[in-house]
Amino acid sequence: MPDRRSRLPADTLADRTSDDGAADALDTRSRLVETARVLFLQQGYGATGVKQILAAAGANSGSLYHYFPTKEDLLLAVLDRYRDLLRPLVIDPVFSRIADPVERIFGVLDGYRRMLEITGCRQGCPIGNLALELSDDHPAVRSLIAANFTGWRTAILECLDAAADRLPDDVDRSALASFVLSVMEGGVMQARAYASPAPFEEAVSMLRDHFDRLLAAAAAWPAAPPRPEPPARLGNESPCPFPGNSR
Amino acid sequence: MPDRRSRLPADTLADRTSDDGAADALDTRSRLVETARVLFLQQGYGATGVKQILAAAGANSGSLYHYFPTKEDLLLAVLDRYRDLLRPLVIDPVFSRIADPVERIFGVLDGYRRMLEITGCRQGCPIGNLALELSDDHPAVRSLIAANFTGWRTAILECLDAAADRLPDDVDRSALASFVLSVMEGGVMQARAYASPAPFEEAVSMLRDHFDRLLAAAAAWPAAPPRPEPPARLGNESPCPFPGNSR
DNA sequence: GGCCAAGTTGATCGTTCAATCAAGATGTGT
DNA sequence: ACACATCTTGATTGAACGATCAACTTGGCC
Repeated sequence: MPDRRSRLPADTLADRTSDDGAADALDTRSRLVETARVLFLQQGYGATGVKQILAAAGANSGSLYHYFPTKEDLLLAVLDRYRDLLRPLVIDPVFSRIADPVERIFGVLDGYRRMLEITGCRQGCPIGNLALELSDDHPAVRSLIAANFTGWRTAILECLDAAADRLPDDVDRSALASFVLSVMEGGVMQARAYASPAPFEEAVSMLRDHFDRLLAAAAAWPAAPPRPEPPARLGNESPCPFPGNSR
Repeated sequence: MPDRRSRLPADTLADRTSDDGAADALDTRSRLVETARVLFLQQGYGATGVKQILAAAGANSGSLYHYFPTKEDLLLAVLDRYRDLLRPLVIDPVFSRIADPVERIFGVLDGYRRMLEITGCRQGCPIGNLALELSDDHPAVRSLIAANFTGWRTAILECLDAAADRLPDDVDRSALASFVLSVMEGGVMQARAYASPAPFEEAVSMLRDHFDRLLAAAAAWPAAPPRPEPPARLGNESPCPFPGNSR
């Protein structure tokens, strides 16, 4: 079992010639992974047939089974790709636009709000979907899903640590990161169920209220640390992460 | 007493001789709904075949299609049943054990924590699972999923309204209910991904902190309303809702 | 006792699924 | 120019799927 996946002749995005959409003009393996990623996102893992992936990727079944022993290995490659894409596609654009660590968190959340807006609440968090669909199936899958969540947690925790001096001393920042992630995932879930972004926005608004109280408590209490004026809430809007065809 | 179903060439599952299972000795329709409910919960809707439902329920395919025109109508019946079960099975036991409205909310959350504990984090919120699996498929399904969430929201909102005088005046209680539900669903999702209840417990702990701050703010501010001493956090533990076979 | 509607049965339809295979195309090193 | 490993092709496999149907059994009512 050779550990392929060291391929990648050119960088993954901004391809040359860019003749059409995006996922063409890649080597077959990348095309399969990218196509499977989008289809898994839109329809789920179980509901997506290998046949459909092959048709959409313009490949044949033998090619798929040349690169991946089984459909599940293709899923593992997709999850690898999500982990690789998190920073450059989701986190970095927000961080480069917003400097304040707390606002960075809400900038990321706003990215998900925009995704709900754009997709009409028909597309959720790719990791969350897969987590609920197959987190208790095979261990390798569950482990990679957890690794993806850890990527999110780490990014949020970075912000919290950077804002540590503006937060109460006794706040558990790691637990707070779990909290933020829970609100995000639970909000997206409700938005999809109601086909409306309102529940997500309400949940994020309550999270904002919580952070306001945390910051105020830290500022009001013992020796008030230097409290910079809170910057403008959101300079402009966040990009939509994980596009995957507007359907 | 004709021993109907005297057939049984090979046993499909532990059979009558002990009708303890509670899902036996029901009319066929109820047995089908209950069996489908459990299987959908354990495996998801798409991954559960009609054949498997029939085998587990001890029914035949014709019976199913006598009661339900299609598999999706069976799902609708399952969702109806979840809505009917929410109060008597999940809410009422907590409410009868806990009087304080805020503690009632955390009592319900503790019920989900216990479910994670008992199932080894292998079983999530049934509504949440279905929401992410098929909220953008057929409208009738999505609508019933939303109705189920509304049942949860309403129960939580009742508690918040009952505690309205202990909360800040300007708090949006409806949004706060969405917030609580988001934390619950997102926490369960992470717990399943990590195969550990820790993320759920962390998120709930942060939610508790938020409520502490809300209550303190209301108590400290203008004309302090009578603030009863907060009762003991949890008298005893909440039951596990939606059991569905410990697997 | 006789009747009919309600309920149940199991065989079977056409389709789709993941996976396999032998054989052909491609390209790289020498 | 040659050889050989890598990669791609598309038909094919057997099993499982959702769904349908006509035939059969049961129970309540006159």
